[in-house]
Amino acid sequence: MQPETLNFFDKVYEVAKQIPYGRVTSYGAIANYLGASRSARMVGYAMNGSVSKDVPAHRVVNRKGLLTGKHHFDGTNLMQQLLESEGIKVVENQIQNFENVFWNPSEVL
DNA sequence: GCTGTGACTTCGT
DNA sequence: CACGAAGCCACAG
Repeated sequence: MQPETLNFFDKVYEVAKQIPYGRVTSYGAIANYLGASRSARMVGYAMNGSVSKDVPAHRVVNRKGLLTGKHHFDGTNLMQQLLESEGIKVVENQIQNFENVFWNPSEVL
């Protein structure tokens, strides 16, 4: 059995790519699904290559629904624009109705 | 091989 | 109830 550590990044991409339209998830949720609830930070770290993986990292936010990674997208309001483009209300980098748009990987996967 | 850092989470005051 | 600090795991240098 290969250590998940090697698949950790790949798994993060897999889950992130499976996020349905108009839905968002948290790093902890993905990490928890991968069995690495303690590595929530790594989830975002992996997202650094999300662009190369076609991963909608803009749909992934922290547990508070705050677009913490917005600064890593382009440095402006790109991430927020993308979320609003999907029907998600975002104010001050914070997702409104976060619980309403929250998507749990365990529910589908 | 060890140290540092990080798009987080959770406990504590 | 809100803010602050510590912890944890994994990758990069």
